[in-house]
Amino acid sequence: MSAPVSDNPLPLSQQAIQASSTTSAQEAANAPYLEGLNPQQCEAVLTTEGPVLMLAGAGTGKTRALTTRLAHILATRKAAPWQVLAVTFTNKAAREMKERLGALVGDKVEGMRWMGTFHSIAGQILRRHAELVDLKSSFTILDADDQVRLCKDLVKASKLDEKRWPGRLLAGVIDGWKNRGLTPDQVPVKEAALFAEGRGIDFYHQYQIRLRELNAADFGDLLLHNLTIFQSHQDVLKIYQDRFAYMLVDEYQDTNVAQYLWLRLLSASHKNICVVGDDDQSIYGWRGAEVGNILRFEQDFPGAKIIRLEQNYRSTPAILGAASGLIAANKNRLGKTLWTASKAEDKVLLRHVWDGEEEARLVCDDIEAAQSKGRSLSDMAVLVRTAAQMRSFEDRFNLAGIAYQVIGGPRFYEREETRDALAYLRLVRNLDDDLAFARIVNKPRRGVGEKALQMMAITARELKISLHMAASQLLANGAIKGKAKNALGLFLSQLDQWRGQVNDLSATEIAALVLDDSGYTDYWKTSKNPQAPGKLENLKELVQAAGEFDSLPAWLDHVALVSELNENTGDGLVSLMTLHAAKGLEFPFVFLPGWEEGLFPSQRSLDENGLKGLEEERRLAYVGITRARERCFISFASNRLTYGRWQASIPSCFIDELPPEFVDTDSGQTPVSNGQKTRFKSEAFSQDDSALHQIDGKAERITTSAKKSDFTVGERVFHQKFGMGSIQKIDGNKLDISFDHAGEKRVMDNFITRP
DNA sequence: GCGCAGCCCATTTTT
DNA sequence: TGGGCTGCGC
Repeated sequence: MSAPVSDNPLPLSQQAIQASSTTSAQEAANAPYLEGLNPQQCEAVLTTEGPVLMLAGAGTGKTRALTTRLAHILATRKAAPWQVLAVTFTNKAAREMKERLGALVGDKVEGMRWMGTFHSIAGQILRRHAELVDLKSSFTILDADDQVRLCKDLVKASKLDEKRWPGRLLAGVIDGWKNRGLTPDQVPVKEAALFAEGRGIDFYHQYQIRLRELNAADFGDLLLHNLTIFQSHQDVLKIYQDRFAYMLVDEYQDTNVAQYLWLRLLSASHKNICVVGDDDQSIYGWRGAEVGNILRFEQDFPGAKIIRLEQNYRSTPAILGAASGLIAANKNRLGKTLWTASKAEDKVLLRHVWDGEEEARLVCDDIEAAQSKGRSLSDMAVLVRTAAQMRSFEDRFNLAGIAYQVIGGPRFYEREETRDALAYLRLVRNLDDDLAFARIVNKPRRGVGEKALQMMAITARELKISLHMAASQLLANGAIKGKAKNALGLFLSQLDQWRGQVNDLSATEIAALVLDDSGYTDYWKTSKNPQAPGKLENLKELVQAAGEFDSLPAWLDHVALVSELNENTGDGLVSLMTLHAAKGLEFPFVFLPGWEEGLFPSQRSLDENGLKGLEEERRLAYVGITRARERCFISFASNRLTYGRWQASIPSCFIDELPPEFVDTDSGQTPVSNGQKTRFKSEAFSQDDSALHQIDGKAERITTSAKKSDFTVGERVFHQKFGMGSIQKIDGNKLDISFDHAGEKRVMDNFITRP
């Protein structure tokens, strides 16, 4: 792997403009918005006609190219703002695009009706044609939590074993099918038979029936119903095909099959679709994202032009070199060569530590050292593979008095109190929202328990009416008695009362009124839960947030598709987050702990997805390294506490893949190799290894970069954490030891001593 | 209907 | 190791 760093001669941007096939290139050539763009970015802006794949490596000025492209389309009047479709995955990305485009084109950005997330745009389209899939346009959007509840109910109703088929699992299965664009009739029969005691398709059917009864759609449905409508109503499809003269898709490597089909249908008429992405940063395969979409773009969209953005404006040569060397080990990629004009000389620092505690301590030392040189804490981030790794860092930060923030984590709109409050308001808007009704009818406790609710559910199902209506009937005919009767009666009349005021009050006023009147606020005020004060605070924030919307329905619609209230990322704080949460961010100093086999790459990923899983983990590592601007610190520990148990660990295979010329090790040694292939479950590695050992006779399989250990098989040795044991096998500098009390472990030889 | 003890399990989480 | 869920006893 040669260094991806070069002194590219910079061709004049004029060259790119001439190369561009656009007719208006001439007039645009002097456009002020093109100033400062590199030739490839210019090309990406000016190549407006036909399918374009903008392969934008990390830190190559993608957003700039993409917003300028939109500005160019508007400025040259190729299309009106409402004829341009611009899709992103996150609200944050949509917001950013809107802001930056606004800076270029001013008020015109307000006319960009079709700029937003896949889900919000598909949701808007679905509201207009809801009746074509038997929904009312007022349908509610269910989130992940609602889906699971619904599945749980269905599991019970279908008399399935709840242990064997947890609602969460089946909800995930259905989600997966929807991600692949499959309606119940389209799911492969054999595949579906693997679930719900062979009744997978039936279960999916039932689930969809329930959604229709509730007049609801889940996230997956927003896209899937669009597909159904487009495929069976050519006239409707044509409206949108004609409208979207230009299409722009961000983070294309993260699209799933449903989104891909949706884009294909919509772009079929004008064919001016520009997708932007980086196959090397596809890290959401487990959520249905298909790297294949971006890899196949040229075949899928004939005549497609590929434009590579390869000049990196973010990182140092060593950071880019390390990342490029690592990702080169992936087979399935389009390939690109990042380069930078930076001359910085610091290398990536690789550190071998004893355990997670030492790792956290050393990271803190580095942070403090940087701080004392005048760096802000907000210049630094610790990126971990799993949330469980955060604890040791939080402990250490607290001990050292380092201010930090955890990015990601439980989202505002997914919190219990938020969801309860929203359930009240959903019910006020729509009495037939059964999920909302069931959620809060007894919260706070009113004495309407399981039994009463069950009675309502049975009645509702028999008469095909909503829970709310069933409740009034059961009250009227005296089936519900005593305490439950009074409580339920009061609750229903309160609901009527609130509904009467909806039109006279603002969303904020309604929210405050409902939460106070219902006793929900008091419920938390009197709660002994230590988190209660925080929850009350959140409720306040929620009520305030409603103030930005004209009406209750407008607010609820917004909330359904947004997970964050507002990101209040603090200044002067170290950021701690998962690698997934770090995508799209950058920091001068990045710490990447826990590079150990099993942890990163995650064993589970390997077991479940084999080579594909390994490649996705590698992309995750690539994302991690490329977040760094100046310094990147990678570390691995010999021992890690997992599930309350000490585990010996060996360095991640990714460490071997870092080109040595870009890496410094703290000990000044060549990075140690794990000396063997990453283990897949199917390879039954332990048996394999011992067989090999016996055939070899000598247990000294020497690996390329590891020095030979000077221990011998059978020798009695001591390990600080596991105690005494005897060496079973030697593999480079890794020893398989049978400990007297801790069982078989594989450990690094430098942590082993002779007794 | 409520609270608690024991049990099971354990990645990543844009909408 | 510890959080979330279930089943049991009051």
